[in-house]
Amino acid sequence: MSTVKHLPPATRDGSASRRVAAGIRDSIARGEFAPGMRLRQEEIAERFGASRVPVREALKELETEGLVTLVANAGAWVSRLTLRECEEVYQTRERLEPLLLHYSAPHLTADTLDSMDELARAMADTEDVVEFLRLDREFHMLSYSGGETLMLGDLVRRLWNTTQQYRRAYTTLVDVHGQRIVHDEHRHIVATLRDGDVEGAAHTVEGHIRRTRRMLAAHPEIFTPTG
Amino acid sequence: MSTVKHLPPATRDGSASRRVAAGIRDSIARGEFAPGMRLRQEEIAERFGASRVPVREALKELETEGLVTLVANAGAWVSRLTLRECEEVYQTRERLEPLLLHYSAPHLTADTLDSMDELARAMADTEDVVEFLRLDREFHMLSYSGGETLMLGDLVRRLWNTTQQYRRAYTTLVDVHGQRIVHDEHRHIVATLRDGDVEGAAHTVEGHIRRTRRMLAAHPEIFTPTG
DNA sequence: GGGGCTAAGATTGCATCCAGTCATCGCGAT
DNA sequence: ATCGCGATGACTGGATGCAATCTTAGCCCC
Repeated sequence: MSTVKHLPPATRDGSASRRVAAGIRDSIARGEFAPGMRLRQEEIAERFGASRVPVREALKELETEGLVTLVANAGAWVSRLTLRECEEVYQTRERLEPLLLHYSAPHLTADTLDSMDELARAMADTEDVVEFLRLDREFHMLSYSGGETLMLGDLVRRLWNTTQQYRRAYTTLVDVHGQRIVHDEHRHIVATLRDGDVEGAAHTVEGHIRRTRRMLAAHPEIFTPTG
Repeated sequence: MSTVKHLPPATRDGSASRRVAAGIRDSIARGEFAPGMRLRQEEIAERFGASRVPVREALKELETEGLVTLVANAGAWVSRLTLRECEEVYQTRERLEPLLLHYSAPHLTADTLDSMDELARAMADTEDVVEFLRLDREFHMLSYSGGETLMLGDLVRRLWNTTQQYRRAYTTLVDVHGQRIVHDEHRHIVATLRDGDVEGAAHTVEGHIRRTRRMLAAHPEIFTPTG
């Protein structure tokens, strides 16, 4: 086959594997790769202009992250979560994100807090679901950006990743309006952080996540295989 | 080269990669592969009777777990933790293990609780550090064995893995005696679980981990590169 | 008509091989 | 003598090829 693949002469950044992993991660987050969808190595390889070896390494990485389910000699599938499993992830977040905030908060600058305010405002204005989710994620990640942690930051990011698809399904379902309480909570988080009340902010974050978990649980139809 | 490598005719169990990962994990846990030690792909490959490809997949997996640090085009090293980073892991455990216990406790049988009691007693009797650590781990893992979780169980196991080496260094240092409080706490955990007081047991576990974290912090010399 | 078996095709898993990158050592210049 | 620089060697990252396995489609039998 004419796999010309005129790669920039020798782009050996030594990270085709990382690039593929990031690409798959992104495709799953955007819903392009839906839960339960089978991932064939050759397809992925072609899509990202690589051979199957780095693809396999990427899949291994994503499996450990929980995004992909691997079965020996059979193949890889995008992980599908039950409602119960999704609640487990949210409960885990309820415990970890307040802790992460404790690491981060002391190092947040006034500028960062301003940016968070701006994101909160932009969220209230947007009508687009995808944009809403993007801003929401950026808001929270920004609040954690001060913490230089070994694994806690990555861990929380992974938990967000595994549930991203269901968050989108939910948000699409309930519409971005009637989410006034989300904006209030976001503003409250920024306010308490400005006051230096880390404990209060952490408490609000915990409640924020718990409330979202309960909202999700009220819509179990999101988790029934679309068939 | 005479790489005869007379493998059992055709052992395609489809899991050389898993076997290698498990092997490395174990070698690190046993201290055979010490923190900071470089891991050369070819050596590992030969050691486990495989080629470099499954070794690379295994290393990727272990990197995601936090046990190994990979640098592009350079190599792999056994991850080394600072005291601060080790405390982060312990703080994470303080938040997650009580939650995991909530998942597990309702499904623990009387037999399992008896086994835990037995393990606690055996710990009090042993003089051997390695045996002490093995029993301790088994005690706690048994207490979590009732929970059928998606990721929480694996997560906790990984956190134990990344700190195993430092736990051993500490235990070797302070000796297994004078650990009376550990045994008391273990017995208290089993007792509260028998009473069906999950919240109480979870609280004790949290305190148990926090106390251990503080004990570790009192011995920063464990974390100075042995040189 | 439905369930189980069989054979061909598709797909994964691994070993070998090659290209690119990094580290180390020796040499020459200042 | 020390520092900078270039070459050699070792190692990693990636591509291709082959054997083993799984999936699937078709057929037979019930």
